[in-house]
Amino acid sequence: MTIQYAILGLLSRGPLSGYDLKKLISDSSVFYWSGNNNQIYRTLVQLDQDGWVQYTVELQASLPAKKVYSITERGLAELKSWLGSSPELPELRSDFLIRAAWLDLLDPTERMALLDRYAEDVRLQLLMEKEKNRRASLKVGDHPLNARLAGMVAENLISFYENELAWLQKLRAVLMENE
Amino acid sequence: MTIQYAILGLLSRGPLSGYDLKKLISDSSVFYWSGNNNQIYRTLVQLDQDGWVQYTVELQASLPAKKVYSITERGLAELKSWLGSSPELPELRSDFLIRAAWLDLLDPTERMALLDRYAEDVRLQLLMEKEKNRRASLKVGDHPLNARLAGMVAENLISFYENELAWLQKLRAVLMENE
DNA sequence: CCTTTCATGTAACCTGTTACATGATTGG
DNA sequence: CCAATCATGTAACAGGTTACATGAAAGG
Repeated sequence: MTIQYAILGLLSRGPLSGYDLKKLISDSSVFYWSGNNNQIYRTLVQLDQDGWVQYTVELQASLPAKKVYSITERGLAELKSWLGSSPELPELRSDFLIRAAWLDLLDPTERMALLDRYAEDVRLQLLMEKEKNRRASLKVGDHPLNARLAGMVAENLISFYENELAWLQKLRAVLMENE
Repeated sequence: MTIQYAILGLLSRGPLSGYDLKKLISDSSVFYWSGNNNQIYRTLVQLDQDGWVQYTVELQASLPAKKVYSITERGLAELKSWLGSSPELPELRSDFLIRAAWLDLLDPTERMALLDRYAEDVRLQLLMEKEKNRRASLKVGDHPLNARLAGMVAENLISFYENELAWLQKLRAVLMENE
């Protein structure tokens, strides 16, 4: 997976500036990149060279000029062809899971404290995802397929964190037995 | 999270060679790195310089000599101190989730085929994780905390894939409504 | 007054990947 | 005979991160 297709996807919904893309990517957990300038502006230059996007410069009074990018027909074709290709398996990068394997090295109070701190962070993240989803779903009145899909994407993340919390409950039980 | 602590953790269970570490890391889904030589051998050199590990060279008849690394007291202290520090939130890198957002661009049969192909891959991965876990749990007779923790780590991965499959069922239903 | 928002871009760096290099032994 | 296992290591590159640079306007 490369960030190019994420950008093409976002542009398939409508024209956006690099600045807009940066915000969308860094605010979303689905687009797992940091959303840093370097990567986004460089990718846009590259996409433009490939003929997958084009841009117009919009001059604004008192605000800096912006480049508004839109997807080209070739870009849309490329996006669709990528969509149809084989998806990779999801990758889980869990710092806590690696720690969990050596938790027996800590004393009982310390490891329980660690678990609680982590569970709290996950709970908070879950709340944030739910809130983001609530706000986003308010915007759409009727529910065309793409809005329902956006909802399903959010639901995936939400269930991911809920699943993690359920697992933490089990882990807690295991640790309690060994206190 | 850096690979150093994963290596320290593995060495905390007993001495291992770079080759052993490479295999353990590439075979496990928890250690999400590729387990390539470059990273592992370099990290070991660095850990040795830091005084967190030490090694002895074991000469073998007809097989190449190997460096057997073990964790030092300072290394163990470092590992424990890392364990006690704040864990990062888990990071989910889902290629399919990004595709899912633009699935309305494909025609109904194509998007259903994509979903099925992906679901099949996830199902297979789930089976592999279960099998790995079954084999690993056979090895241990009694169940000290570290074995139970290893079981819980495996369970986390398994529930992750099961959760994904459940979500795919829901997505399937949504797509059926729009066929 | 200081921070945030808008808006673009570059330099330096770090991490991690693939591929290359060597070479004997064992198993199908 | 070919592939895999054992065992170490390096070179080249791709991908992604942090931090720097500029500069006006609006808001607390």
